[in-house]
Amino acid sequence: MRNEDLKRIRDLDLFANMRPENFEALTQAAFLQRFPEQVTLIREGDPADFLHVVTAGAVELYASAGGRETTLELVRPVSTFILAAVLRDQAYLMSARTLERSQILMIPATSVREVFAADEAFARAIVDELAGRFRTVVKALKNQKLRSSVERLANYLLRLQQEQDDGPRVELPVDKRTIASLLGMTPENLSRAFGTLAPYGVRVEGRTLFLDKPEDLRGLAKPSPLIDDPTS
Amino acid sequence: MRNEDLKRIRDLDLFANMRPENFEALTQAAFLQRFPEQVTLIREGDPADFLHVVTAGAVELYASAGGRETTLELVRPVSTFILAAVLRDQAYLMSARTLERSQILMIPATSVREVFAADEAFARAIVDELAGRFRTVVKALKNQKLRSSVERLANYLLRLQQEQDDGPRVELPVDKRTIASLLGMTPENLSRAFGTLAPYGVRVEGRTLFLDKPEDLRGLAKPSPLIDDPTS
DNA sequence: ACTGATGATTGATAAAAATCAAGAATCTAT
DNA sequence: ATAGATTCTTGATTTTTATCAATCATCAGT
Repeated sequence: MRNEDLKRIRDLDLFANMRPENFEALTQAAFLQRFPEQVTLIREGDPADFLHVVTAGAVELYASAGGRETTLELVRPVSTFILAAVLRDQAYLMSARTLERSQILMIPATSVREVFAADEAFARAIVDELAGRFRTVVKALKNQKLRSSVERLANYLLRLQQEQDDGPRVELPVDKRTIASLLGMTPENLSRAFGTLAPYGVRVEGRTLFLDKPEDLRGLAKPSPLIDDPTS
Repeated sequence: MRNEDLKRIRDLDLFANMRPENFEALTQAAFLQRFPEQVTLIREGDPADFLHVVTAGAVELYASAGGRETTLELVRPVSTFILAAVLRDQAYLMSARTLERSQILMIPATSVREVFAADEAFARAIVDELAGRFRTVVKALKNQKLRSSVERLANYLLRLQQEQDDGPRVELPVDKRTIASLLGMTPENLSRAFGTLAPYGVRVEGRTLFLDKPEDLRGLAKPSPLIDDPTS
């Protein structure tokens, strides 16, 4: 692995404070792999063999039941996914596929559990990470149960804007089909939702959006820190 | 606190393996209180001051936004709630109210964090607990995004049956209004959903239900362990 | 530049779910 | 036992969302 990649992984909160020899042990056992786009990395129901770290590209976490499918999360570098399944040595609850060419570090679940048992700083970082992820999913559930699809879209756009230096120009991170699935609606519905947001200053040009009247949009979206603020 | 209560709390996975003096420290700092029904215990947005343990009664976790309200979880003795907020020293994401007369043990958040830092067995139990809760919420999100309201009801009934020794007779744990909110629908819709389940052998007599054709019901519900099995 | 292929939009329709408005049933307190 | 309150149910209607079908746009590969 390139030294620079290693450093960026080491800088993740999850690994930042663990003992050097344990970080060494984890990365020694791990392997780094490149995947083209649209490759399935894990399948829900499979035993959790590896903790995954996205170091480049983008990964979609999704789930299926009864012939339907929904996107649960988009994972961007540098971050980990499916930590909970690895720790409990249980089956994955979500599937994962690459959205673009991606580089993934795969750390054997056994190594993670071993180091977890041996390194207290790592164990504590894991608690913080898990608690944070738990809260993220609770927010997603509230978002889904308490809001209409137009409201979800409006709040999502405002969040994108915030992540992208608050200018009027906002870029969708993935194609609209995936955005629709993430927001819990069909692609047709997403198109129409953009339409109903037009009077609120939302202009769509392919993957690029312009939020011309952020205040109006905020009035409709009624964002709540207890749903929309990723740091709260 | 009665000795018997203490023992049942000590038997929770979360506390079972910690050192006796630390368990002592937690319970010494804590206080046990009785509440009548429909009392608000915590309000979303408030700072997380206490880890709560339900030792008798029942508690509803719910959340509000934009004038709407939804039930996220029902908590029965003996178990804890809002652990994640306590560990991260952040605001509660959910409110909590008693559904009946209840007895709650309130452990100061500072004590929890102190003992967490001092007791490795406790820290490890917390990881297991958090990972489990994370998975529970992911399942709830999948349930909500992938299923219609009738399917959610059907699966909920099958789960209740399993929890209640698998006989045809099933008892609703709370009133229908709350069940509807938990399943993400209106009370009117729940009534009608029971109606559409009648051909599948679901008979309703107040809070008591009879599942006369569990196989037919299962055919409609298509339960999945990755959504419906609380142990998976 | 052309051509499939994929993704996105639009329109028409259907299904699912929410809302509004009465009633009916159940429970509670006197 | 009865009045009042609450919860539950039912019917009519509206809103929201999904589905189906067709067209349009975009883009990679020749």
